[in-house]
Amino acid sequence: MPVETPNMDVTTLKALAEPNRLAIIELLRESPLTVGEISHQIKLSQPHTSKHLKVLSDCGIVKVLAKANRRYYKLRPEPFQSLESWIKSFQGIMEERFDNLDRLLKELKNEGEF
Amino acid sequence: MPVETPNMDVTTLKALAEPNRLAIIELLRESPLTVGEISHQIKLSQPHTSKHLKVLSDCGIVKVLAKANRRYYKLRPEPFQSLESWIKSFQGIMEERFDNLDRLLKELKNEGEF
DNA sequence: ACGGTATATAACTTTCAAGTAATATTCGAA
DNA sequence: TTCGAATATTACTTGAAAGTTATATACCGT
Repeated sequence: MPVETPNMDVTTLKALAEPNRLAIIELLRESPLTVGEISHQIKLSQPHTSKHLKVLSDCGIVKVLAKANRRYYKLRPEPFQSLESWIKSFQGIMEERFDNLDRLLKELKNEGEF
Repeated sequence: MPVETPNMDVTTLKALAEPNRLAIIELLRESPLTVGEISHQIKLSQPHTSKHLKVLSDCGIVKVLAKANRRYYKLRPEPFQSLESWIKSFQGIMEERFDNLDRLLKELKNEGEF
């Protein structure tokens, strides 16, 4: 059977690929925070912050805990884990590829010279 | 001194966060390929393919090798490595955070009940 | 019940990247 | 030295996500 390669979810990558959201994620490393706290720290309007949090929430990067009229956002490990296993699936391949490229270049060189 | 946390390059994430480019990367796992081969396999126009390859090239995800009028594109390990070390920097934090959240919830509960 | 606070949502504008079409460049071969 | 193939680049159109403003909802304390 063919080797399983984890296929990475583009939605997760899209969510990560935005400076403000990345900043939010870095903030949430420390501890769960409310929208107001996040909004204040990264100097974004409250609606804007909520919008980014929704993107992060929709793809499972964060989860929310309601307490009174506050919402605590915290990181969820799952997306990070799948990203890690995807990235890891490239280990070993690069080096092998280097050999292959080496071979390829030699082939091409011969092709050119004979 | 404060603990060093690798700060992830948004440009790299942006480059990864697009389905066609992700497909190109998956293709290049196997071996270096020319623009024509890539273009054919993922059914994209040649200019479109070149454009995506430029994005990947600009952020160092691929490198190009010219041979005659062909360009061989291959993956470069560096961006994958830095992505991996960024992702790894989240390991251990999640679990600790869970404890913290647990504490936080208890605090909040007490706050509410007393 | 009322007022203030925290957050979400909807409607809108703006910005930027994806996608397309046409043209330029470079190379090998006849 | 011309021709076709491979690729890059430029100019353009389009669509989606970022950012903004205004409003709605829910909760607590009084």
